[in-house]
Amino acid sequence: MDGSGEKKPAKRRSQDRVLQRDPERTRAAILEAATREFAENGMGGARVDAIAERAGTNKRMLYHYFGDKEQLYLHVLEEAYVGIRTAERELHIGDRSPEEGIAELALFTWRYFHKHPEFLSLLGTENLHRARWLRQSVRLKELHSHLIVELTEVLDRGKKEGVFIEAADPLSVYLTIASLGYFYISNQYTLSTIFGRDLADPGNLDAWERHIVHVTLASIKA
Amino acid sequence: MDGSGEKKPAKRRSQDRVLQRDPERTRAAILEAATREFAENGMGGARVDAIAERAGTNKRMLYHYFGDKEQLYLHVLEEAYVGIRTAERELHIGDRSPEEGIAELALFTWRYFHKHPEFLSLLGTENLHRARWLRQSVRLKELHSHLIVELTEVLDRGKKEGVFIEAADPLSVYLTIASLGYFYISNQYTLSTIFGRDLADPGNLDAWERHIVHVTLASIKA
DNA sequence: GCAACAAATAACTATTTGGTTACAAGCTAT
DNA sequence: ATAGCTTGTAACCAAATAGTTATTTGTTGC
Repeated sequence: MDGSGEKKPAKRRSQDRVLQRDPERTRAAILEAATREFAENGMGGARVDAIAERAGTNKRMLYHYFGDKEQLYLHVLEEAYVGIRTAERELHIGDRSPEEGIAELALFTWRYFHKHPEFLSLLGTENLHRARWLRQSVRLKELHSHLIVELTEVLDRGKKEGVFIEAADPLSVYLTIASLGYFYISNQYTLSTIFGRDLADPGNLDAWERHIVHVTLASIKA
Repeated sequence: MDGSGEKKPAKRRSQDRVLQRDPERTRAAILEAATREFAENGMGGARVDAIAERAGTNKRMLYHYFGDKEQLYLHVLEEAYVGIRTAERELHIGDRSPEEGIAELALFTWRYFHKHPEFLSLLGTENLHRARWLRQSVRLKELHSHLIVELTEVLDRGKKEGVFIEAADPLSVYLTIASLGYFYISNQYTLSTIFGRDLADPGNLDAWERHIVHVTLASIKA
C-alpha cells in the first residue's frame, strides 16, 4: 500500500497503522466469520484462510483462540444451539390457552429458522457427519430439556381441558413443528427449482407460516 | 506386491492380472462410488481420489467419463432425482379412495427416504450451495410435474366427495409429507443426541411412520 | 491379421490447504 | 521503566488435492 520496500522477513512497520488491541472483539469476529463460512460451505468446504480474512485477522489468532479447525467448528455449533434455546426460553408458552401456546411455539420456531438460516445449515452439516462433533460437546446436555418440560405442561393442560387428544406427545409435536419449518427453509433452493415456484416469495412464506400452525394444531386437536 | 522392481515410468505389467474391459460397468461403478462419497462428505468434502478408489478404478477414467468433479456431482444428483420420481410413478395413488391415496403417497415417501438416506444427503448438499448445480440441469424440467398432476387429481376427488377441505393444496400436501420424512431421517443424529432418544430405533421409526400419515390426513380432512 | 480406436493404468504437476514458526509490538504489574 | 505475558503479523512448510500426461493393452471393423 505505502511505498516502503522492506525485505527482512517478519519485519513489520506499524507507524502508519494504529494497532488497537481487543481480544474480545477479535475472538467474537472469528466466531462470527466462522459461523458464516461453515454455514455456507460445510465442514469440508470451509477454508481456514477464508475465516481469518472474513474476521479481519489472520490464521495465527484463530489457532490461538480455538485450537484448530474442528474445535472452532464445535464452538460455532454450540453457540448456534445456545442462540435458539436462549430465545426459546423467553417465550413462556404456558401463559395463554394451550392452543395459543402451541401456535406461539410454532410461529417462534418458524420465524427463528427463517431469520437464522445459518443455524439450519450448521445442523445439516453436523448431521452429514452423523453428529460427530456435537456428540463430543459437554456444554449441551442440559440445554434442551427446558423446551420438552414446558411443552409437556402445555399439552397436559390441553388434554385436561379436552382440547387436545390423549396421544399428543411433546417430542412428536416439536419434531412436527421443526420438520415443517426446517424443510421449507433449508430445501427452498432445490424445491423452487424443481417445482418452478419461488418459495422465498413473501406471499408463499406467509402462507407456509399459517400452514405450519394449521397442521400442528390439526394433528393434536381433540 | 510381487517382487519385480521396475523403475521406468508408466511401465505396467499385466501378465498376472486378467484385464476385463467393461466401459458400462466402470461408468456405473464410478457413479455409485461418487454417490456414496458425495452423500457422505458433501461437495466440498468429497475426494476425487476416494471416488476412484471406491469404484475400483482410477482418476483418469473418472475424468474420461464425466469431465470433472462438478459434472460428476451433477450426474449423481440427476440420477438420484430420477430414482425417486421413477419409483413414484409406479404408485398410482388414484386407484383407491382419496384418503388411501394420500396415505399411500406419505408411506411411500417416508419409506423411500428411509431406504435412501444418500438422496437426502445430496439434497442437503445441493441446498447448501443454493441449487447451484441443479439449476444448470437440463434433464430435470419435466421430471417432477407428474407427481403434482396426480396429487391434484386425488385431492380434487376428495374435495368432491366431501372428505377433504377445499383449501387442500397439492404442493403444500407434498411439502408436508416430505418435510416430516426428511427432517426425521436427515437430522436423526443431532436430534438423537440432544433429546437423548434414539430416533433410529425400530419402534420409534414405526411410530413416526404412523405419525406422518396421521398428520397429513388430519391437516386436510374436512 | 492388423490398423485405428477405446479403455485402462500409474506417475506427475501445479496449486491449495491446515497448521507452524519467528518475530514484533501493545499491555500490565511491580 | 521495564520484565514478562498477551495480542498480532507474515512468511513458511508438509501434506493433500484436482486435474494431466505418457504409455500400455484390449477390442473391433475391415
